[in-house]
Amino acid sequence: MTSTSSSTALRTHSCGELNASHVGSRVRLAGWVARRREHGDKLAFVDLRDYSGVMQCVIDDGADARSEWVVQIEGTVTARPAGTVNANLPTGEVELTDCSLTVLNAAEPPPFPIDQRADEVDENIRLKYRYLDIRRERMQRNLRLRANVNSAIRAAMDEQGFVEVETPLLMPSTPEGAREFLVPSRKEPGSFYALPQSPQLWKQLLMVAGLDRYYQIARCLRDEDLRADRQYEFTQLDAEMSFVNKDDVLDAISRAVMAAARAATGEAPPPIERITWHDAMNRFGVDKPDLRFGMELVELTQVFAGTGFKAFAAAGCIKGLRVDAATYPEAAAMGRNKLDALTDRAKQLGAKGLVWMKVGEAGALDSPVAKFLSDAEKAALVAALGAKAGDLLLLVADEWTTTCTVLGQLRNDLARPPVHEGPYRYVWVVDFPLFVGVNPTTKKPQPGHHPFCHPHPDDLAKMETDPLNVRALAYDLVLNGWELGSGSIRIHEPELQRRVFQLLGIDDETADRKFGFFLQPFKYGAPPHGGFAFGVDRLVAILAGEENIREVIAFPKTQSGLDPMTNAPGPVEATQLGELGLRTLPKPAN
RNA sequence: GGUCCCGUGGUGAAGUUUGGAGUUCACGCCGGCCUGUCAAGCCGGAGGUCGCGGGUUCAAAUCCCGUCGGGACCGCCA
Repeated sequence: MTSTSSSTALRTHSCGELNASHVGSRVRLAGWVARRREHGDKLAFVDLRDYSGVMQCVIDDGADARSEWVVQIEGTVTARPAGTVNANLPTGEVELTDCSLTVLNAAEPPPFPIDQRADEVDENIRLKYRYLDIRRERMQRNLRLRANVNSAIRAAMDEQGFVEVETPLLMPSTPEGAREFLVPSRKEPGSFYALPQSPQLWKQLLMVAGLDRYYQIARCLRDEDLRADRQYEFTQLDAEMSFVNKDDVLDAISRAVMAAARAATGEAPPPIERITWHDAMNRFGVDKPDLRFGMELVELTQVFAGTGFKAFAAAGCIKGLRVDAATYPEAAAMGRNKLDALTDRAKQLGAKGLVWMKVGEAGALDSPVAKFLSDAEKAALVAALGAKAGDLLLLVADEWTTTCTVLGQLRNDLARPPVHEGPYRYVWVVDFPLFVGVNPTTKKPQPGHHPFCHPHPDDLAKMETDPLNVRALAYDLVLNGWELGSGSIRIHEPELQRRVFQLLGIDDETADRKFGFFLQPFKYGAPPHGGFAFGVDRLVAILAGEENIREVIAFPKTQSGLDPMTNAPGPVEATQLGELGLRTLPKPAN
């Protein structure tokens, strides 16, 4: 018998590696019975499946081996008789003949078919029997793709001189930002560790420590509500570099992303383009624009300057979308019910309302508000949007942020293609604002990213006078409308850090209490540094063509944070609680 | 905390709008037949607390209320 890298004590080959070049070889395979086709006592076909694929075995003596039984089959690789080649199977030119079959383990029938049909099975059942779900080709492909991406990322980071460092999972609670998972201390009852939302603090300390370049494929934990692109636990490529500017960081991370993309798809994407945050908001209405399709927001404020229509006259910013009838016939032809639903959606997103107009022949506009607009306004509107007969126009009038975000969301709702369609459009969104909005209670500006982001050097002068228009040296990486990750150049000067804290309303004493262990080291010579982190789950999901990250995570939680397989979370023994100095409260009555 | 959709033999669906016997289809399962199939084919069979609880009704998978579970989204995710 020949042997290969997949050979073990129980097999000489994997199922999927056999082809015409092996004809004549005596081989031994081990795997699961994917399917059995019986033709009487003297002939049966058993499709044997392992991680690598499926091999048809011809059984002459009617051995009993049913679905998902674990068996070992020894046989001779034989070219299939003329007319019986299966072109749909990579191994379809050959089959195993003169077989002897050994049952290694019988099995109960699986609750769902271990093939493509399980894509239709309720996800809860797939998760309850995840070990069976992962036997399927789709999950095998996704998990292996993920492993390849991880390994390409490691290689790219290693090559650039980044040092992989593991940072603690048990750390002090830092109540800013995402809600944390807490871990009670046994030795200090009443005290708690927190699990890291990200290794942010540790990696900056590693820069102070002179490590120069750090990375980690790190698990992060956030106790926030789950979504298609969010799990309690997720994985980031986390990196930090010393003595760098923004371009150094973007370049280093780009190399890792390119390497990951190449590992997944076989080809490197073109250089990642850049857009400023302000342009992204203006043109696409989101800070994570999907560049795979057009339908950009059109500025209309000037068109309605001095209008008699009250809803428009009072607004600081008016923008519109043109739903092109040729490209999106269904959306453009929307009926009254759907337009009402769209208006509700706009209101849910924060708009006061949504103005829709249907374009008729010769620029005629059919709309509940048409009677409030002058002919000149209508003509200017049609011209600005380039509207043609059959198009649907959607207008929002509000302050700038609301106008942009509402239309941006509607643009996505109406026209965004499925994640697996079209090209990969990576984009760096740069020049994020340092502060976003004002805390309603403290009246102080709120950090857009985190309070350690370096302000843009050109905007330092207006930090106190015009804080909301100060840019940060902060940037996001976006792929096909998904935020993959973000980063920034950090503040390394204690004086500037104090200035930012003051703007946020954090005095020296509070800063010391909350971030002391983090700020103290910066007094001992912190190098200029910056870094980045991007979500591996999201990147792999998109590269795998999956709409949600659960499909690229071996054992994910449901939207309510449960694991249908292990039934976690669950109650614990009273003695365990006692050791930790904990007592549970009764559930609130309804 | 909120909005919307879903829950029917092991699996997927139809039935719910307009209440009338657990009815139907496909896959799977069990048995039989079958020597070239490949999601094999043919014949037969078994398998159900219609998520759960309450209400309305002579009668509820179907209508009403509540609840649990799943999904998408808003809030949240510095």
